[in-house]
Amino acid sequence: MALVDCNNFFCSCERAFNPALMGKPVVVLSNNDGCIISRSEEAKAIGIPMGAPLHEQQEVISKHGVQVFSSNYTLYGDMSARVMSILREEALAMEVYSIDEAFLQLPRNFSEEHARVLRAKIIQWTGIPVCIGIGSTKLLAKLANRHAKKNKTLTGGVFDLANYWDPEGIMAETPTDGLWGVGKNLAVRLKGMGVKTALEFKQADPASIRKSMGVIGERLLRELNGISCLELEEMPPDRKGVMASRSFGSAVETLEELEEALANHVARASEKVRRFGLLATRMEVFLQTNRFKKEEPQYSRGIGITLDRPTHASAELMTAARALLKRIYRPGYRYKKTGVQLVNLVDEDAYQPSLFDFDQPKARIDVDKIVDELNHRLGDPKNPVITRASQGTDRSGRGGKGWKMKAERHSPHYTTNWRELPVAKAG
DNA sequence: TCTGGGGTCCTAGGACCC
DNA sequence: TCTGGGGTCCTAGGACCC
Repeated sequence: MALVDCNNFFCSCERAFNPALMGKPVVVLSNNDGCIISRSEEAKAIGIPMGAPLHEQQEVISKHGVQVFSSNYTLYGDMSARVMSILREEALAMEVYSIDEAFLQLPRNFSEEHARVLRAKIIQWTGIPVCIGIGSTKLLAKLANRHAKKNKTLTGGVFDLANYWDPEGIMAETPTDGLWGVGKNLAVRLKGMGVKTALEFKQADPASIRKSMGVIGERLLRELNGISCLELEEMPPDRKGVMASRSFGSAVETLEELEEALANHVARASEKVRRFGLLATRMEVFLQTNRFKKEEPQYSRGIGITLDRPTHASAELMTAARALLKRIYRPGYRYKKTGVQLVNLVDEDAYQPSLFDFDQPKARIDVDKIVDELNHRLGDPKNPVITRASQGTDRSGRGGKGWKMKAERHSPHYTTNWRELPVAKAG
């Protein structure tokens, strides 16, 4: 198994089309040109961190003459396709894992030398440098890739962990959060068990890993020991959901402005759903104020409905979205972001309207009103503690008797279940 | 003044059914 | 104080990934 990963992909794409950028520090920005999401080696070397807000780096950028680009996903998608088609020729099977990564099932006789030839071919044909890691499982291939990248001058961007004399030496140098699937939180949990490196993880007791990290932990443990638990997915499964959202350049306050933005998002999301040949059965709409401005009143709400019938028609979805937005919109806030999610997607061809699929108005309690009232009772209505509420129902259509409310995570009122609220009984 | 936008999987618990 | 046993469906939340 090999993991092939493009280096600094977005920056490399920009360079492939503008060789004058070679050797210069380059960064590519997120949507809205807010954050730095790709950095060339030169940009990393002068200390620009991943994900940094652009405005924090302005000084370094002008001082070093860093070349700054807005992202161009059409270009990146096109370059990605070129790289993938070269890889596909080498592999027995392949999983395109992301825009800049693929897992390859390799022929038995595929050696590190073959990998070097492949790497050179990709650079020559596309201008994109890649790293290749080889290992007996996906996790080990990822680990090999990490080593290849971290020691690029030594490895030349290619590393075969499966035929390396001291794989455990590599693991001993790798902190747990350097492993694919172990993030900050799991690393802390592992550290609590005295596990700090990949090697210690590999040798840990499966039962205690299972207990503290669930099946995810156990799978990682096995993969680390060369037992394959993560399948190669050649055919990407159908999409589970589609989201479209954007931050506003500067905050907006009126319902009209939010509606306009939302119309855009609904159009994009439904277009995506149509392209996949799917239908949405549920829609969720959310809005947020600027979470970075601690001094401003904060408000964040989300709301969803199960649609009357599965659809991907933007007009229909827009009507529903507008109604949802009205229910969560409160005047007097400076909104920074809104978005829509189409979820519980079903296959267009497989969908048959059911006999029971008729309009059946359900009695609905006005949860929104209650939320507002509660926020009022809980103190400062300018900073509501309850941000989301949903009424429980079941498939019999009778409707549930309770609902769940969500409060701001850091609020002292935070809880996920407010069954005992007297208002719930009042209905 | 400026702080991204997508996704996935797993688990827990509510609310109902027989 | 005790309070069945087996399900399903749905949502929220946590954790991860690029």
